[in-house]
Amino acid sequence: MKIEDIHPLKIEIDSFEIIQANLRKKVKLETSAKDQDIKFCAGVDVAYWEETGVEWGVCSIIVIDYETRTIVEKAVSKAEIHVPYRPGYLAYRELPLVIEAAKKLTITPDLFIFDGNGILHPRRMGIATHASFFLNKPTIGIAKSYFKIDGVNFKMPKNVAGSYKDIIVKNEIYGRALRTHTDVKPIFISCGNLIDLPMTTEITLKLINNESRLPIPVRLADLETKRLRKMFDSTRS
DNA sequence: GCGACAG
DNA sequence: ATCTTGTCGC
Repeated sequence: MKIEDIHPLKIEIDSFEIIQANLRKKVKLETSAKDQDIKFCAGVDVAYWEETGVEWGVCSIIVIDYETRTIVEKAVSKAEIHVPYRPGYLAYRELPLVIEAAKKLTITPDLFIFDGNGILHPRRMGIATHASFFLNKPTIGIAKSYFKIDGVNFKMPKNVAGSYKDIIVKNEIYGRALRTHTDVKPIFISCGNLIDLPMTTEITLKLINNESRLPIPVRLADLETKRLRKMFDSTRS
């Protein structure tokens, strides 16, 4: 699939929903990526700002060595944003920017971790899940706040690093409220695609350091994206 | 009209 | 997401 087929500027929102409904059938979580298969792991994030009435967005992808946790590559994309944010349609807004940055990578990551949900989503098609069909790689979704689905609320995990509570929708585990540090609010993890929930949980926890509740690649992408915004936004002090 | 609302 | 100061704590 090509980004041209889904670019928000070229399709309508209902076409987007149809595309997602078709992609959803192809999601594979059983044939999961394994920990030992991962050499390079990428974190993805997007930041926004406004300049003379125009909204801009910058996406950064940070690739690290899974074992040594050192940065091996960075990629960036920047563009005017004309699609408004709508809960449940984040991919419609930021996927084009993500794909553009991903195309610039010379290293092929074995896993992409997103700032946003995977199948923990009303249509089981959060940005991490949707993105995997362009990246053709396993993806994980990490949300900093809970996106409520079908009236299902999450339960607080015990206040111990590593503890979690499953988020169950229609008899299926969609994701987990995961505590990555004691005394720190949980994050909300879910499978994107091509990976199962136990491995998603294991990898997420393995990529946590004491600087953030978010896994290292996502944290680094978040820092980079804000640094770039400061650099590009001429109206910023 | 009111509430909900990933980023 | 972004707008924003100080402040409490390790």
